[in-house]
Amino acid sequence: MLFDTWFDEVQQRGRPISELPIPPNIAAQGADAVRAYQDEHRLAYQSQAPVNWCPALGTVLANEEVIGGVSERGGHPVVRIPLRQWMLRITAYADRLERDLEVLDWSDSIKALQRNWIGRSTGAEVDFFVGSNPPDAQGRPHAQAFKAWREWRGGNGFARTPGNDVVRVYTTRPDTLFGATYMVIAPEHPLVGRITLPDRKAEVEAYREQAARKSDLDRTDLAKEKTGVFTGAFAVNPANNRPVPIWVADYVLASYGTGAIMAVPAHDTRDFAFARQYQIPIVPVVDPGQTPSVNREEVLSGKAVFTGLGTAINSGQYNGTATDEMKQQITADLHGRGVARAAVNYKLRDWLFSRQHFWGEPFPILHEIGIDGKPTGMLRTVPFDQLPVDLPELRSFQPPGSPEPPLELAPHEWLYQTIDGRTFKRETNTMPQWAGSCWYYLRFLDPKNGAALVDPELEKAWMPVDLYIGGAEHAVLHLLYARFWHKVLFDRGYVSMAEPFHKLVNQGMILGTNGEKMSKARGNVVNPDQVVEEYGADSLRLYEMFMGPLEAVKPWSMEGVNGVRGFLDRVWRMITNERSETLELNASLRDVEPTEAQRRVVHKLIKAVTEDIERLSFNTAIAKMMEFTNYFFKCDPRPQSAMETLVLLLAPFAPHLCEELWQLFGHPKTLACEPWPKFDPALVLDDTVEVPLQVNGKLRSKMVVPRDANQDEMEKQARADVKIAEMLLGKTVVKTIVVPGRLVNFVIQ
RNA sequence: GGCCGAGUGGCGGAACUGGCAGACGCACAGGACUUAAAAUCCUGUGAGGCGUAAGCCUCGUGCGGGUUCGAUCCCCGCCUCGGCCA
Repeated sequence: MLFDTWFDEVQQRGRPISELPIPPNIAAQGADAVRAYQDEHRLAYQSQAPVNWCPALGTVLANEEVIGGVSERGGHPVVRIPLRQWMLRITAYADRLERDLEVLDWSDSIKALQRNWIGRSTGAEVDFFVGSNPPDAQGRPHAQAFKAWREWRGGNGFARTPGNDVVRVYTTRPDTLFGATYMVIAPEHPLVGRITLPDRKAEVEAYREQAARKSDLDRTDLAKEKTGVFTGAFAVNPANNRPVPIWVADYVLASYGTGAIMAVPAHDTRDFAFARQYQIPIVPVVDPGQTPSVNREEVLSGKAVFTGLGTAINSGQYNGTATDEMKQQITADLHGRGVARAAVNYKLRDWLFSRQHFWGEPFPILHEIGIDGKPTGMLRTVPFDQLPVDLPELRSFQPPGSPEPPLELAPHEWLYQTIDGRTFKRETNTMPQWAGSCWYYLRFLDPKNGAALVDPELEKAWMPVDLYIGGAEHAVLHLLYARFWHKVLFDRGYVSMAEPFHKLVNQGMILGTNGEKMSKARGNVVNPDQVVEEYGADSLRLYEMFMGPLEAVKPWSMEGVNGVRGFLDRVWRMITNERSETLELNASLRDVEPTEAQRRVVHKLIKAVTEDIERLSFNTAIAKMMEFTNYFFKCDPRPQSAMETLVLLLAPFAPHLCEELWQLFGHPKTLACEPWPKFDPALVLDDTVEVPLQVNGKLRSKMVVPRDANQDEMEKQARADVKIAEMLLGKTVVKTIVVPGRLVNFVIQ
């Protein structure tokens, strides 16, 4: 379905690939060109992307399995090599993924995390001219060519794709263009080979190789020293037409923005560090003025970096313009000359969706094989009636010894098939773990449906997921991926709403008894099976809910488990006869009407537990049931109806125990079918309330008043209080604050 | 470095909208039951001080300030810890 969809930028939604408009010049080139054009626009597309290849282990490793350039297991060297990969065009949905966060009932912090991850920024794309021919001996673009280019751009405007005569950069700070004293392109940038001067080739090549061995993380780590090499070539800064040197440095990632930056050392910390190290000129172009905690003198003399907003200097006709205004102006001006345009960029990358592992869902994609036995580049999907594709039986699960996926070693019958007289080979990459978690919540609605993903009627009835509770480790990746798939399914009409998870709550991590994260290495792992063995499943469940707020990170405590077990035992003893050999009701239990006071306790409990569950405050709900138990433990006789109500309220927390008690009460059927108890609002409010009496905001006494006593009555009674009267004697009451039903406060001199 | 969250007794935590800080549980102490222990039941338990006693006073929610009759809660500045990102 992702393969069959393209993203319509104008309508901002995914549409069937068959509806993709084909430009006439493509159509004229024939069917193959049309197919290729379609393939370029699919939400699932192929691309060369680097993988962590470990020759010693003979397998491809995930990023987290590589530490400091060597494999986590065994410490063997790992190199990054490009491999054909499947990508999912999640970036097309970046805007909607960000915008739709607004309508979700998620915590602001999780929304912020996702916004951060999507990383929308606004700025400009700017083209720096390098020329399509190799530079001259000094590394400068040829003056004639530059002139011609300027005129061409002036007439034709900003090019949709950069072309090979420019380095296109993305910047959030076009206002600092006059301070761009050098450029940096990523080591993987396709331009590197062509522009590097002959006498620098060896050095640059060596650097590229070295960079290939580092992970993205190693490369961006601020603490590390910056490295880079000069290509010998220059580009033309379009703001002032001055040549600026082009460096290759691995602090610029090929995958971010355009893979190249304009470096403004005076106003970017990384550029500043780099420029200092390689003695590149630092030209301040933003005057910080009186910005607090900034040393203006040092900034203006190029000795300190300033990344904030200010006023333009050293920027020709723009001098004196405020940063925000200058961004607009210079972008507009350069756009008029066809060398820049306003642009939106996302930190979010397209999703590398293929893995070179055996265990994963196979792609339902077939590659056409030509008569020469090689792939023709034509793709098709596996016919619908053959879905889903199962993994084949493999004779060996040894690492394949090459970066190619293990499924390359699958039996011939699985790997190849003929459709309509053409031979096809299956895609041998497999999907990552994320794939299943992107749609399980839909399949769960209709798991046995052989004809469709989910029955539309069922989908409409059940979706969205009302409450999704998960760990914070899924705050970005899983939840972003699943939202993306859901939006595609929505665009294509398979689901009825644009967002899958209405309310989201992150439960906090449970730490070990020492307050540290549980891990085998730390030896502080608590095994739930053992807790169940020793204390029972109800105790485990109840303790987890009693520990503290759902969202909080909290340490495990065995004493705590023992504590809630004690509570369950107490409930058991309150209702059953513990001295009896056989299971029977406690002799104190009677089929009597509860007293007025008891009825109030019962109805207050119903209200409290109901409301606490509603706001996921399980720990306080349990605390209130404990208070209830403490109260009724002392009652004799105990009305059976009150005990039955408790059992119903406790059942979601301790289902096993409660079912057993329910049966003991003589009910033949499960309590799960019983209606949830309802409370009488008249019984949850007491007729009288105890309120504090304050003098100058300090608690001095207390009194009991009717719940609905008015201000005058409250004040009168408060003044009659012995202690208060004594304190007010001979003093001037400046002010009296009476909050009906809450407190009285006298302010005296 | 940026963003987010947290900091309350010996411990986990409660206080829902600015109105009695410490609910409930653990731990601890005293008592009852027991030959004894465990289990169970009852009572007490923030710190300091005064009082023979019932009781009373002062301090107290990371630190410093502010707003307010009144601040765990709101505002400003800081410290510490945790998470995510760089």
